[in-house]
Amino acid sequence: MPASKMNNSRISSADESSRPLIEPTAQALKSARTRSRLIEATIRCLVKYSYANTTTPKVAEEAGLSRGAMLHHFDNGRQLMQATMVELHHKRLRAFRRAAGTLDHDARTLLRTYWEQLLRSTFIAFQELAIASRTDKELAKTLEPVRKEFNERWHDLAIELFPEWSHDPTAFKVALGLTHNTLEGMALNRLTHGIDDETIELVLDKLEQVILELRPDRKS
Amino acid sequence: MPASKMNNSRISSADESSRPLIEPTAQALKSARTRSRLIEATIRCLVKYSYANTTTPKVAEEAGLSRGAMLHHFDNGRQLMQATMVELHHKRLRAFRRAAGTLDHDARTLLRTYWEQLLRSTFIAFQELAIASRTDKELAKTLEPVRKEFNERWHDLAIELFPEWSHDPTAFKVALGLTHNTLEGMALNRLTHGIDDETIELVLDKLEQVILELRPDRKS
DNA sequence: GTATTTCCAGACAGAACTGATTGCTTTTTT
DNA sequence: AAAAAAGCAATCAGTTCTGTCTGGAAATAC
Repeated sequence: MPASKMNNSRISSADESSRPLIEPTAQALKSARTRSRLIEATIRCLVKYSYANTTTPKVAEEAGLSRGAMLHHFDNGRQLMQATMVELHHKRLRAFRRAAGTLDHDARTLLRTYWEQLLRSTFIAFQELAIASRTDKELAKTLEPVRKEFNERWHDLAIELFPEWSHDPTAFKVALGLTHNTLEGMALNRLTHGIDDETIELVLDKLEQVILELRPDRKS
Repeated sequence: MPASKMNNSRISSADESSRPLIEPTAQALKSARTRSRLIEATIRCLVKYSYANTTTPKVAEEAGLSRGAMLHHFDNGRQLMQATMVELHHKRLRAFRRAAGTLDHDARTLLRTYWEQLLRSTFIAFQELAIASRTDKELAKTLEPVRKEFNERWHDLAIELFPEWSHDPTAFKVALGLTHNTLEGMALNRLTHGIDDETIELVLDKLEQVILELRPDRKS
């Protein structure tokens, strides 16, 4: 009888009621490592083959593991996709926080920083899953809280870097919405050759200018 | 020996070398009608099931036809998808032209008009195919000229409606790029609940304002 | 009017993916 | 050290897709 596969790695589980927390078993480590290998392989497959053509045999091969091992850690393909979505979310948050630490409180660099994130394969894989979520209810259930947390973290960080925005919540919402949607739209169109590099630069420059003009301290 | 399936409906073929052009045979009409039914069914399937879950049996069932009929008109599933992409392109162009005819030369209405197009299922289906084109070379080969023509038509119509833009090609490029990418990004994020209606309205308003400020006649 | 072509349906074989089951090896428990 | 559990591989059966092939009805050509 296998244990619950939703979270069988004790190393990161915080809900062990009958035991003390510290128990980094050797096997739990191995398990976590294998899970990670599978998730990373899934991400690579999403980028290489797209969501439509990512199958369990391909993921297993990409991970250098058997399909049996995969089904041991994830009850089915969908659970693997859901775990991958959560991992991609954390990747995006980590990259964002890391990059934000080096920012010099400049709106220009924040915008460019996010743009560079959107060029990475993490965004491609995430987007594949987001698109799939439109018609996959289970995936959508995983995406919803993830998307919520991402927006909240973004909001918090932006306010932290530029406290003056808190004086004008509406302008802030506009700036955030404009930034997110324009950059993500460009990133997606770029993937299917729907936009050229020159236009991208022009739009980025104009967008920076618009955001700067929206800042409350320039109005007062 | 079946005839060429790429274009077996003589009704719209212009390359009949051995015969006069006018030959709307009864059977050619029927054939064109069936092709259209299959393509329309494909579009509905793309919206309902996504590209990943759209299969030839589902399309045939949606069209109320047998799979045999489908394979008679399209050699394989990919050809059906390519034909569907072209049809979606024409749908978008038609809707655009139709809406443009009722415009009163106002940038605001042009922007809102395009936004309303992006809420339709035509855009959803087109986007599913565009995303799939990232990893499907054959689909990408079909998408490329389609995308090119769409952008050209957009460009031409916008210049026709607002000739003053032709004085400043760079500003025009910025306005077009900003509009396209922001609206399409919002439309996509909306499909996965990544943006709320209030934010959409705010961004649309701001975008209008930015576009208006970019107009050359305001600068002189 | 007969022959040929076209439209369409149904049956067919092959391939691929899915989750389940079995069994072996290694680790952990007691 | 024995027992239990976990990690992993390989095979299995079942489903579903894919494209092909055959045949019949309707239309067109001769």
